[in-house]
Amino acid sequence: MTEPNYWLMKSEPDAYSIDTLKNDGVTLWDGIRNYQARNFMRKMNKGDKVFFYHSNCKPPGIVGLMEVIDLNIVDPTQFDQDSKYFDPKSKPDNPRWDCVKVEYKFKSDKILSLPELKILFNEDELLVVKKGNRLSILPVRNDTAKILLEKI
DNA sequence: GCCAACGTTGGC
DNA sequence: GCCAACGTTGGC
Repeated sequence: MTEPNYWLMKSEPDAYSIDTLKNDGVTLWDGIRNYQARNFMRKMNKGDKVFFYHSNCKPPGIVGLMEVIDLNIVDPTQFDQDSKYFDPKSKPDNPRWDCVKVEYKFKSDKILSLPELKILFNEDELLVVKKGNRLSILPVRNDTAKILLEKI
């Protein structure tokens, strides 16, 4: 039995919130249009745990946990002309974007806000507290994750 | 709403 | 391959 890896994925609650995921149970994490973020998804394994982070809201912070249950899924929105994530440069025989499927685990009783995260961790311990970091998918160090799991 | 910090695009 | 211009993210 191998240890899971830990990640953090951001979503604006107006676009897709922890409550929406709680209701859906399972969702495709599609619409990722950044190569670094995509490459992190490609490193994921089934069973990995993902901290759900609400961004661009008051306050931003970690609001719950999910689990990776499926890998390497072609992102359907890249071929959907009506989607805001439509990518005319991506061809069906060579898709540019893929995604993972995640499952709802739990919602935190209260948000672990960015100001609190900045008190608990420095930017080496938790990348999301780094100023100017805009990546929507980030790895989380194992030792950091263990502490986080006790706090959410 | 402002703006710093990035990532991407495209001319050269 | 450089880099200016532009677009986006996201905290504040």
